Amino acid sequence: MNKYGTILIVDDNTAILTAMRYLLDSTFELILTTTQPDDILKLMAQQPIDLVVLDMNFTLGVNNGNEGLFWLRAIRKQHPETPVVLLTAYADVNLAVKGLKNGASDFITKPWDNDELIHKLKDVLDMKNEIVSLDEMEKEHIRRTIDHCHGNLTQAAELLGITRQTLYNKMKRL
Amino acid sequence: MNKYGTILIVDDNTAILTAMRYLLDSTFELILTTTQPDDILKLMAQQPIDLVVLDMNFTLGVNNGNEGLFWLRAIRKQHPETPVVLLTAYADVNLAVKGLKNGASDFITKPWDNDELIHKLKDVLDMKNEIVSLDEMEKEHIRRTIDHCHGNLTQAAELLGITRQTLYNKMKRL
DNA sequence: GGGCGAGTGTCTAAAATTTAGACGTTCTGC
DNA sequence: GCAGAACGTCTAAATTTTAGACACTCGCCC
Repeated sequence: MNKYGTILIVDDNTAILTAMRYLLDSTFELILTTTQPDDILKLMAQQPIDLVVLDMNFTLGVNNGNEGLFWLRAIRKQHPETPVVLLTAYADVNLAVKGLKNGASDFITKPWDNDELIHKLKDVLDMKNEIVSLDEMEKEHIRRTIDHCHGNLTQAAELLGITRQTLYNKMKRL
Repeated sequence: MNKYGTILIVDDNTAILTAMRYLLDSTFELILTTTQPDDILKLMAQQPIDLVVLDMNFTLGVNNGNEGLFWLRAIRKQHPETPVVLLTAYADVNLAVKGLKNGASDFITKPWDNDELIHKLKDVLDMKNEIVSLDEMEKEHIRRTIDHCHGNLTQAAELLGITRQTLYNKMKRL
């Protein structure tokens, strides 16, 4: 099978890394692991990485997930298209919400269910392939904007940065 | 102040509704509440609603949040632009993730912190007002697509549904 | 009721963009 | 080292966008 490209797993616990490596061996072409979050950007610069699995807590005794969030943001800043799945031992809803709002693709809690983990990772990578045409994107954005302006086309056109006539045009076409 | 429009709060516990009403009185122009999720779409059809706060569990003893997810999807199907904030007593990360993936704007756990609750609701509504110009949206989508195609402009142009020359044009301009 | 500002729908002519197609060059995988 | 793919550039025709103008309809306030 080996169809899911390269995955990078970041966790300060080497036992976790080993377990992940064993579990995902048959699903990914190449598995990279590191205990050092500082390595992430370096590794990503060296080769294309399709998916990052990132632990949320690195500093022993500090478990608010801030360090994970920090690295999440760093990854997304450099590679906005690379999906990041967060991993944490602590079932903290607020942290999960923060993570997803910062662009994480999914959230997995330790201990994980093997099948569910693989399923989630596959889902994330399958999802990534949805690129829509510029027209569709435009149509959707226009619909949203008009809705936002409660149907006021003049205002919508201004927000969109186009003339009212152009908005009429596009509405007729799309 | 009263600048944050109409809010609809849905929870089967009337004590919660009363507390919310009291808490949010000075923040919203109009506060609607109901214990019946069936009423949601009816109320939303009758008047414009700017924000929905939705409890996740209605059937006593069933706490997997499925009912909340069901109504969340129903709301978003009819009113994709209306933000929905989920409310739950159970700090369930998986449920939060599911909720946010189904389009919820945020997630609040009971018992809540009053200031944090108001802050989150305001954030959600402030967020909604960010409409970007068509050009910016286009630029962003083009950047994403090119990234997705690993820099292959021919493929990116095809995915975007425009000619390669047009893509060059747009890249030069944006 | 009259005035008024805002939004609508429509039009024109000029300016700008997009298109299909072609061309030679460069990159890349095998 | 070759073939196919991608690149960068060009043209001329088709289409779209623009600014500006016009008459019309609302809702609102005096």
